[in-house]
Amino acid sequence: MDAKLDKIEMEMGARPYSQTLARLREAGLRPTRQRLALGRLLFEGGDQHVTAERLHEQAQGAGVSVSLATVYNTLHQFTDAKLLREVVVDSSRTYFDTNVSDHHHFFHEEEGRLMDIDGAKIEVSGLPDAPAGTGVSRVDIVIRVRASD
Amino acid sequence: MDAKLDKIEMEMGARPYSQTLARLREAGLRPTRQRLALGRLLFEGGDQHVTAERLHEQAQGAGVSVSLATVYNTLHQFTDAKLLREVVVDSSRTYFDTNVSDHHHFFHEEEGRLMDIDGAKIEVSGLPDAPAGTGVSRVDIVIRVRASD
DNA sequence: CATTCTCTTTAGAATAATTATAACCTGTTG
DNA sequence: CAACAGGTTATAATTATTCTAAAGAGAATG
Repeated sequence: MDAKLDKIEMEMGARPYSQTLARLREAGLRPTRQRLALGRLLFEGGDQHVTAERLHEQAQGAGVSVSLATVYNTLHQFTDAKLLREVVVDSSRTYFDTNVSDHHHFFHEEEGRLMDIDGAKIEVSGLPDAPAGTGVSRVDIVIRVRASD
Repeated sequence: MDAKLDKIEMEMGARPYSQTLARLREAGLRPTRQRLALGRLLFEGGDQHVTAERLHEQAQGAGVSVSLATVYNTLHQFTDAKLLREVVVDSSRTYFDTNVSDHHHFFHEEEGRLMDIDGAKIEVSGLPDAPAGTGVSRVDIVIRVRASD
């Protein structure tokens, strides 16, 4: 039974419990109940894009009681630790992306949904140098789409 | 004296009063005192990136009394009329860009400052097609920079 | 011009997302 | 297992933005 679950987890791209624990340790974050619970929701369900509100609901739904303040704290701590990446596409909410590898996004403006675009496939040429005294911290490409029917 | 002022305006890339009026008419917006005042601040000072708060201050500074609500209303109306473009780079404020031609941005994360990058110089290859049922409304490239010293 | 009608502006209330505060809990370490 | 540093929480506070209802001002008409 356990082997079967593991297999399903593998296929889903999920990682076993211990992985979330290890991630926290590596980041120097104490593995508290709520960080473990949120980490599991975030990292063991494949790549996803969440808002604080949504993650909070997910946690409640999973029977884990975490305050919204803690969800915000945790999302920021995870972001600082490079376990998450903040995506800015909408000025009214903040999205956090569990995919921290080099990639870009489609953003469905009407539904507020994000989709990843593999960064390796994209090539940008003609970019000017960063202004004097500054260095590039990141290049974000957002392709905004809307229903065409 | 007037000729001299006109010359200075030309050199600054500014447009004479009548142009702002014409823009409003074209957009089907009544040329009210506050729309004209805001339009002049926006369109007669060369390309710029403003927040509602900042434009409001500029107006006050110029001796024009406009409520903040009107600044927001006007910025959105101008955006709908394609006289402005909304730039999403910071999840805490909204920037409006008076440059509505094809271009991208440098964003100084620490200072919250935007700089234009001519769109003609940039070439992006390898972009996948928009998801089924959707069409691309815009491609935004934001190069985030920070002090490197 | 006076009238009227519709669109605008405005002050202030309301909302929504996020952050700060201060008291209370809980891992961890000795 | 005692004690402390760090974490969590409810709640208040903040900030940017939008809404509301009432008062004001362009535009068209007689």
